[in-house]
Amino acid sequence: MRVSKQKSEENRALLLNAAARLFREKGVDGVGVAEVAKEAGLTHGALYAHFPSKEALVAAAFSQAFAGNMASIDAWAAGRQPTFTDYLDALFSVRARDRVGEGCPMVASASEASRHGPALSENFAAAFQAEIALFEASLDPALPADERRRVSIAALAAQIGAVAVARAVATSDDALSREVLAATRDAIARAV
Amino acid sequence: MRVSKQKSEENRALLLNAAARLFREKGVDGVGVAEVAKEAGLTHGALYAHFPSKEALVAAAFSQAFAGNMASIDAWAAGRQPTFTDYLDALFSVRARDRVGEGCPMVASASEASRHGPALSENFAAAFQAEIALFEASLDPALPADERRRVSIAALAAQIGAVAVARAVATSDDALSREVLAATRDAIARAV
DNA sequence: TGTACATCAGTGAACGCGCGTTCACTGATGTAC
DNA sequence: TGTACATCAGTGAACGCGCGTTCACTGATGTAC
Repeated sequence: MRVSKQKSEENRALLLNAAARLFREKGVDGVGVAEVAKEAGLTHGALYAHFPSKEALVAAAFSQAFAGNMASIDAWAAGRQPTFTDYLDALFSVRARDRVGEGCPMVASASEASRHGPALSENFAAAFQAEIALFEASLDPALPADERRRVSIAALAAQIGAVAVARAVATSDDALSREVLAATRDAIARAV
Repeated sequence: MRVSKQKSEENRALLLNAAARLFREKGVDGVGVAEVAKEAGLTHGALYAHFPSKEALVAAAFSQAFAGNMASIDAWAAGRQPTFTDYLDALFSVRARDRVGEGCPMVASASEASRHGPALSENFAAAFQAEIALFEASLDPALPADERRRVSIAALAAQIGAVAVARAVATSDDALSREVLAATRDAIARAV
């Protein structure tokens, strides 16, 4: 039956949140639309009142996850300007590795972006640029702008790789997993 | 009908090659066992004479891809000891980015390793350690061993991230894609 | 070396299942009078 | 403000399809005599 406009928008948000979490945890191909709808407390049919296809849901879910990620970085900074080292501490932490469903959506989507439609690829590129800009602002303004950009790009790309590898080996070799996070963080810190 | 022992082993190799290529191109969940078998010129039933399950095929295919990768690095080195810079040139190249089906299996499997059984995770960890050892040998022996190890780990983790990101944005922003490869390579080179 | 037969890699139909998507229907919401 | 009615978010059955896996069967291979 029909629901109020407000309730409908709440349901849309529930669908996006469920999708964003499940896609990060199990991968896009590892989750069906029915599972997403069920997680949101709806049936799969309702999902198609909000999104024309699974591909559209994927793009919207990651788009929201990217925005949510930026917002949570803002909240974490709490008004102060974080230093580049602050960012490195957060990015290469065991906590970042273990928060799969709620963690950095760029790590989860990097390998999916080339496989699930142009919208996702474009959203990913835009989110990458936005996060780069954040890091640039945390670097010494005395540094040349193009060097700040290069370091920022390297930090984010390296983090995406380090967290992916740390997750890959976490179950079979936890010591190596932590070593990967620490060593990569170290190398980036030295490159500034 | 029955085939000769030799032909059977050839078929097994065809299955592994097809699987290794397709899993890299489309992801493990993006390829069915029937597609792998067809690519190898067999039917899906034959696959189960060689592997007890898709999960076992995945583990075996990546295991072979890891070994093949080490062998092709050996061939590329051609007897000489490559410098660390040689490795960086190869790892962060546009060619490495674009060779998806035949390229570095670690990039392709990093995000899959935590999702497709313990065997794959263990194979990944072992292959990671083996490639690290290769890089360590290319670094100045005057450096402390633990520092050579840290730099090697960072280089491989950063490469996995940079190539994944470069692939993700390649279709929507080729300039950014190349910038990611170059900037990350640069940062690692400076960290030595 | 020749013959009889057991082995088993490969075939292809079939299994139950979950996928993404569609659609007739429901009934509360929102609107027009 | 009260009533009649159009709208449309959500339901749940159904669609065709491909998934991973099983299995009775085939017939060339490899072996025992």
